[in-house]
Order: sequence, then C-alpha cells, then structure tokens
Amino acid sequence: MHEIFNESVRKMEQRLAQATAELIKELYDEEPATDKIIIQKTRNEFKGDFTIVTFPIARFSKKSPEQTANELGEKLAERLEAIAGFNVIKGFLNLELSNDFWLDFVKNERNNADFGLAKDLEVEVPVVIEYSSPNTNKPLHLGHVRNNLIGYSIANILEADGYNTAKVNLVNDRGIHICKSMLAWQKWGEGETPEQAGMKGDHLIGKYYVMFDMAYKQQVNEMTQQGKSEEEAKKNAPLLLEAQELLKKWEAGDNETVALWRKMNDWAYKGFDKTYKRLGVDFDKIYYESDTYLLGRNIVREGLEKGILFKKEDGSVWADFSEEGLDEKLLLRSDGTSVYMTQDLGTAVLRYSDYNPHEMIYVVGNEQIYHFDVLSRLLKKLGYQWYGKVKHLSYGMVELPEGKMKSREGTVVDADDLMEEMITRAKETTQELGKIEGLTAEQAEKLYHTIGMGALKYFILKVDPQKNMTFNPEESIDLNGNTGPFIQYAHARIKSVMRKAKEKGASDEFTTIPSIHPREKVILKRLYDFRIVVKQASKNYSPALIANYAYELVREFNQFYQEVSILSAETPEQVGFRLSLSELTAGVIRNAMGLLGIEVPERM
RNA sequence: GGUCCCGUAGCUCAGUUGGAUAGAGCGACGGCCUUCUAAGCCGUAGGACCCAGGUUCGAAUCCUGGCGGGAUCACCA
Repeated sequence: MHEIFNESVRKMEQRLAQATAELIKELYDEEPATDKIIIQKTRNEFKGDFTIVTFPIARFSKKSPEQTANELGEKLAERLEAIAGFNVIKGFLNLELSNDFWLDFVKNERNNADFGLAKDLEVEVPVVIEYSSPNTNKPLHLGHVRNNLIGYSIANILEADGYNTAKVNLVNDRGIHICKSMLAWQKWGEGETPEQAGMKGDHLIGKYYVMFDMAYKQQVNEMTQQGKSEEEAKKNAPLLLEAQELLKKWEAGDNETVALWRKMNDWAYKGFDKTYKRLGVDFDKIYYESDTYLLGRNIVREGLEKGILFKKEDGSVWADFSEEGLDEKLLLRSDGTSVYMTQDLGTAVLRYSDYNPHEMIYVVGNEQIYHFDVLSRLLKKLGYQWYGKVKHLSYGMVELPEGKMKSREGTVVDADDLMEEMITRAKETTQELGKIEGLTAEQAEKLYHTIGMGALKYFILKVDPQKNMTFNPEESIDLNGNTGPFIQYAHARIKSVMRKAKEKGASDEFTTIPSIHPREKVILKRLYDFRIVVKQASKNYSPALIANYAYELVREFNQFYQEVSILSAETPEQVGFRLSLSELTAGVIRNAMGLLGIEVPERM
C-alpha cells in the first residue's frame, strides 16, 4: 500500500507535466520538448503548492504568459482532482492542491520509519567507496575527519538512493614514511611502547615521525652550511639514506625490519580503531598497501614485457603519457621499490576482481586530482576496460582561520583531541542549561557524546565537499544557530511533545481538518521534498544538500512550533493532524541526520 | 607557464536540470518564557552576487575573456 502511494506522490510533478503537455497539444496543437514544461515547488511567499512556469509555453500559445497561465490553470483544475484551485502571477501558474492530498500524505507516511530511504535496490552490484586511507606513521587529523565523515555519509546516501555499497579502507602501511618513524624509534626509542608512554599507539608513532623530521632537517641544515646545495643535502642526508635502506630491506623481507614494522603498525591500527569507533565510521573491508603493492609491481612488470611501459637506463620503469598531453609517470624506482601509483594500480585491479563493482569511488583530497587522472589513464593503457568506473570524489582542504595547518608549526588539529574538546564543550553547555535532570550518569555521557559529535559532524558536512573550508574552532563549538545541536534540539522537543501527548491520552488519528495552516503547509512541502533531496545528494555525492535540507526543515518547524499549539489545538482532529505532522517531521530529521552519521536524542 | 577548483552581507556558508523581491547563521542593535524544552522565536541594520562581454522572454546560475585566491604538474604520499 505504501509503495503505491509513494509512487503517486513521487509522480505528482510528472502527472502535472504530462497533463500540461496534453493540454498544449489540444489547445495549441504543439508538442513541446519536455524541457519546456517546468514544474517547481511554489515559493513560500506565494499561495500554492506547485508552479508551472509559462514563459516557455507562451511561444506555443502565441498569447501572453499570463493569459496562457490562466488558460492552463482552468483546464488543469477541471481535469485533475488533486487541484483545488490556482492563481496566476505574471507568468507563474501557482496550483493549489487539495487538502486531502496533503492529509493523505501525512497519514500514509507518519508511521513509515524509512520514509525517504530506498527499500529496493536499483543496482545489484555494489558501489565501492574508499575513504579514510590513513598513513600508519601518524595519527588522524582534522583533514582525515572531513574525509571520513564525507565517505561514511556518501555511503549512507547512496544506500538511501537504492545502491548497494561496500565501504573500504586502504591503509598505507608501507613506504618511506613508515620507515622514517621506524628508524627514529630504533635510534632513540629505547624500546618505548604505547603502554609505557601512556599514549595511543598512533600518537606514539607520530612522535617518532616528528623526531625523524626534526633531526633530518638539522642534518640538511648542517650540510648546506658546509657548502652543499640544498637539493643535494636533502637527497643525501644520512638519515634519509638510512630510511631508504630500511625500505629496501623491508621490501626484501628482512626479518628484523619486518618484525619492527609489524609491531609499530599494530600500534597504529589499535589507535585508529579507537578513533574510528568514536567518530562512528566503519568499513566492510580493509585493504593493506603492503598486500597490494606486489600485485601492482607484477602488473607493471607485465606491462613492461608487453611494451606498454618502458624502462630507463637507470632501471626505473615509466608510463609515457606525452601523447595525451601529460608527462611521463614513474611506476618503479631505479632501486626497484614501489611508489604510490604502483600500489594504487594493484589495489584497483584487486578491488575490481573482489567486487565487480558498479563504480569505484575514491574519497581523496583535491590535491590528488592529477594522481587519479593518471591512474585512470594508466588502467586504460594497460587494457582494463573498466577504467571509466574509477571515480575520484575530491574534497577541499580544511584550513584554520590563521591559514593552513602546518605540522612544522604544530597547528595540526588532532582528531582525537578535537572530538574530546567537542564532547567536553557539549557537556559544559548541557550542564549550564540544566538539561540533565532525570538522566542517569550513563545517559548523560551518551548525550554529551551525541551532541558534541553532532556539532562536529554537522559543522563539517554542511559545507559542499568540493569547496575548501575554514574550520573555526570558536564557531565549531557553538551550539546555536545553523548547527547540529540546533537540529537535534528540534527533534528532542518533538519527542517531548509526543510524550506529553501520550500522558494526556491525545491520539494522532484524524480523518480531516477544515484547513491547513500556512506554517503547516510550508513543512508539508518540505517533507514531500525529502526523497528528491536524497536523490540529488546521491547524484552529486553531497552530504551538504542533506544537511542544509535538515536545517531548513527544522527552521520551518520551529516557526510552526512557536506560533501554533500542537496539544492545545481547537479540536481532537486538529491535535491528531499536528501530532502526525510532528511525528513525520521528527522521522525525517532522524533519517536525514542518520544519513550524515549524526544521532538525534530523545531529550536534551 | 599548462591543467583543475573556488570567488555571493564584516565573518562562515546556502542558493544544482536558467525562473518571481538573492537567503541563513555568527557578530551588532531591539523585542518575546503565568502556554507543548528560550540549545528556541520575531524584528532592525548590513549586497556593484569579482569584472567585462555573450546566449534569451529571463542569468548569482550557462558560454567566452580578464582579475583575485587555492591545488597540481616529484625516484613524496
């Protein structure tokens, strides 16, 4: 039953468009292209529900847009039962739907917990989404947070749009950067473990990475002072040579090196797991670069044998893209070790055979646009027909009000610290406002977490992924205005009304009401839109569309809440309708926020 | 320099198949708690939508050319 109703609602615009097309044929004997019939939601400042823009149609009617609108309005009102009236302003034909249309909508959806979330798969094979992709040489920072939140949310949104998804993580657990941390630990660590240091493992490794970097820079400095060029110093600093030696030993499978590598990576994984858990993200599968780089290396060697790739005199292997207007791209170093592209090639091929996916999405920062362009071209060159399925979902950098985060200057915002701070802030505010009355200590802690993380996630996700964003710590911990807690609060208030209704024995049942309040109509139109917004968000890979939708909905509901009494409405029928409307609103808030990975509390 | 992204209120951002008078939040100022949670609501002030052309009934939105900012073009990842 729901499905049938859903279909008819979803198709309201289509029905209007079709009827309009038929009328144009009858009245003016023209068959316009579908893009000439424009149906949109009527703006709130005008009376009506849907609007037909008649400027383009005037060319067929050979009358003024206004006359055309009147003519179409009359005929449409005659033909479609759902249309109760219309008005015309300039070339805009505003159609007013019957109250019953909206009342039926509410009746049918108020108890549908999955409103707006697809139940049927449109595509069987999964969309594989890679996100997070940490390096194991340092802890996660604010940039990773944005990455994780976007990736997790996009997966939710695609699921809501009827796709099957697989969330995967690719851990960059090998390479020169890890060797730097390893080397520093070997030299100066004196066997220190996370337990001894009282640090999360990822943070401990980060500490040694910083140590390496400082010592390395000092060496470079000394060498340049001794008259060497900076380039030469950077290339030949003893510490770097040692790290490179370690990488070679690692790739050769040297026991001691591999054992150290394993130990330190385990520390990192344990640390990451905690961060992911707190952040509320998860993965269906984890790929390790240490597994896939060999595959990549084999593919490169094959390509070399087939003559698709070429080798330079020093033994390094390259792909030539000069005919496509790009450069040559290194795939294997002269010492035979792998680079980033090598393993990404192997991972892509492995992943494709693992999933036979509909698409492979990579959530990776926009500084790697070129890298993914090359990856796709490389796959094509090597004969993988599915190269077009590789999609790079690039997102902008996160900057601080003072500018970019610089690890050198210690301005990198650590993910764990950040979450801690947000939750603490939520706790302070909640206690100040005296909102924990009647909660157990455990419930209160849960609430602080929900609010703090809600604030953080919303703050980041409300910005279009493509754009660079400024992370202002002051603003991010604000819990008023266009924020996550603002939306959570609206949900909690609705739930509170529901509890009061239950106490009073008020029912959400109703058959009909004499009129729909303008504040109610605004909400109804917004709720009706949810499914379309989910589709748009999916198509555009944009959690921001969902976030902004939720905000608009809540703002409109708050206006209604302020101006119109729900439980003290004139008649039980009115109460029933308003309760139903509120219930449906709460459900949409919950589902929308759920798509962003944000929980909504029952009370706050 | 080549390629890509961005440019909307003092600040942070919406505005997406081109549509009506360009909207929010923060900040500033002024109101609203004997009534469902004031983490809320209402009002005032604040705009050459970077600039110049073009496309058309109509452009913040599309096209071209500038200007400004960012990214990238490594035997880094």
